[in-house]
Amino acid sequence: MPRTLFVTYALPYANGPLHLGHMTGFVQTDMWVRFQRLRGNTVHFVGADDAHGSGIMLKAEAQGITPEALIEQVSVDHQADCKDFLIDFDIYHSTHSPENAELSGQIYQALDAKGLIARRDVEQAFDAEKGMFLPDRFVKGTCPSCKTPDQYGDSCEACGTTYRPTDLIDPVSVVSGSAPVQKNSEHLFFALPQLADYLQGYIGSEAIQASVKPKLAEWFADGLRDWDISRDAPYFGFEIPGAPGKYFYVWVDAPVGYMASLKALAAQDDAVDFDAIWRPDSDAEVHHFIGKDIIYFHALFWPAMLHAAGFRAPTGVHAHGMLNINGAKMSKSRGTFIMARTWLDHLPAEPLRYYFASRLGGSIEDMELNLADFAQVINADLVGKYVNIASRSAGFITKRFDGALGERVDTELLDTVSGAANEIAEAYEQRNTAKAVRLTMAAADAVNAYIAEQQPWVIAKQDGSDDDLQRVCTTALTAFRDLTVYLKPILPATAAKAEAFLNGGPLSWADIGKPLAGRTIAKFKPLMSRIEPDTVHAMLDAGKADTTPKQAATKETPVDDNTIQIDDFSKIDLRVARIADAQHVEGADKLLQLTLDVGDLGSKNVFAGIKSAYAPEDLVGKHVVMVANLAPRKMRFGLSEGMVLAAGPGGSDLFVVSPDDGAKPGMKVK
RNA sequence: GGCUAGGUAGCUCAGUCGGUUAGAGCACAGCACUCAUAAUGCUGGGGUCGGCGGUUCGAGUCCGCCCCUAGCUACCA
Repeated sequence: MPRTLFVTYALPYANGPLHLGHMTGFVQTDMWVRFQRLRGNTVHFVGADDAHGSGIMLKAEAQGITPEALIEQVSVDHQADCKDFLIDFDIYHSTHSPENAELSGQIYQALDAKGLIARRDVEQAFDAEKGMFLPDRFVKGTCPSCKTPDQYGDSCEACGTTYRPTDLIDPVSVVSGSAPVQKNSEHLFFALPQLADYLQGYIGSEAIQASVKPKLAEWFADGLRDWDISRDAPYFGFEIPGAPGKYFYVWVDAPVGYMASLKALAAQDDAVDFDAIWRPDSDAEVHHFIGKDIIYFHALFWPAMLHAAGFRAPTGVHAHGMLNINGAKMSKSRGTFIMARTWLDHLPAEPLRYYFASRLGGSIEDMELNLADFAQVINADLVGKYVNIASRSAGFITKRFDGALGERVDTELLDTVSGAANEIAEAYEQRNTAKAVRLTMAAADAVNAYIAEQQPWVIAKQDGSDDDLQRVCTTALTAFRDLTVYLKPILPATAAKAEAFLNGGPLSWADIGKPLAGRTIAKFKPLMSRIEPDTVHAMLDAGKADTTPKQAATKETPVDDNTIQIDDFSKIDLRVARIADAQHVEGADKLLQLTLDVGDLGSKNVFAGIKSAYAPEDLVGKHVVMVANLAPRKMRFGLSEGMVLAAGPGGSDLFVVSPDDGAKPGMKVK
């Protein structure tokens, strides 16, 4: 009996382009969806942008456009990226939609009616100049504990201390640059603890992966807390019904966006029955694929909201791990932050889909994308093994039999290949595509070994052995057909080419093991190209160029000598500075305090260890070279905001570096 | 700091309920083949299963401690 499944992948935030990390999840979800469809199940697969929140509001403002204009453009880009990665959505929607406003309000009112909404004051950082409350991440300042400058308002990256935004030394709103104040405001809360019993059952159920249950149990044991679901205006989102000036926190309407997108789909497709899928006793399935970083929202808040509001909970929440590239986290500074579009500009989507498939085991472990390994595996598995089976068999059939396949086949080999179907299907069902790929390639190996053993090229030279030649090649191509079905969820475009070659229409799982007798195949054309290492390198280089030129070199840069790349050098912001003032420092043996005029960058206070070589009065008016972007350092006598370059071994042999005449304060040295 | 998940061959990963000599693919070496996109087949080298201790007739697997990596968390989740 065919199943009905509603499948989603986490909605990407509409403040920027998709990167390869997003694509792991999109591809994993898409492969599962395509597998289910191949099996004859009905699948509604929706995507949407997560389009609300402070991040988007402020990003739009920074660009001088409206949030609506920003999310519109981002949506276009996201959809193009997904389309080119062969993600087969039924609809790509947005959380900024009428359906979502309605459903979010409806769910909220249901919770409120059940007494699950609490109201109380929250004290929060407030930007008085801008007239808005600030999320912690929008306040920066110096850590009150270890004095590291330029830290976010929630915790210090250097020492790990947590604090309130206004605890920072010299806190600054990144929105206006003004100093934030603490201010009270009433917030609305979802009373999660009241659903503790329900959630305990839910996180123990089949819906949750075994490896995330301990984590959830731990969160659960720590005690559930009320969840703050409101934000004050100005906020780009939905105003909360009955609460003027209060808006839904973006994480409220984001998951509701799954439902809203389905509703939008139902409006344009009569076959989609929204209510049948979401009623509490529904026998349809709801599956959310997500990254492991957002498990909390999907495994606790979301099921609780749904249950309390009278809807069914998700059948499964499937989390995947994060993507590492060449042994490191995806990182802008390492040049391993690769946008989906950068990949597509250089390489096809399918090889990456296959690589992801071969590494995704359905667990929350992180995944390695090793680009050298990538090219080798694709060339070996797909071109050398899979495609090669058709390539080496088709010629004989075309030349000697005018494309006609024969009646006779070697059933032993075909039974081996088709016999793997159930195990492969189970692997797909469990989202263990790595296993599905392993089993498929083992079958491909068997086919290649069969061809080597049968030696059709020898048979072809023997008179009167046409039947045998046709038998061997028909057997190989029948096996190729089965392999194509196995790979179809991963390689839809290649499968389509193979279907054209096999000349029998679209393949489904039910075709596995069927004879091809009497079929006339088309002339074989290469189904896939090999991946050249140069192309991969070009893609990586382009990825580095996408990030700012100030970023560091890659991990591959030799570290056993002190050669640096141009990128490393360009990180250092060297400037010409005029010494506006120089003073002895009370109590310091080696330091002079310099006040530097750095032109556009203003005035900088720098402590320099040059007292042994220079008298302050000789320095004033001199032009020197300074490192302008050196992290400020708290020293015993004050904050030093840079470093003046000097040569020499020390003592009286110390020579400050000066530019030639004509250089002006603030000029960049490069 | 607490917690969770990991650590198996050069690389990426399997390894079921504790059971014989720990596996695969890629990479590497040799041989064979020449149908195939320099593809394929066969053979081979390569491991202190992070470390130490314990339970057991027997530990990659179970227990304890430690080291390393990643993630979550540390009074707005």
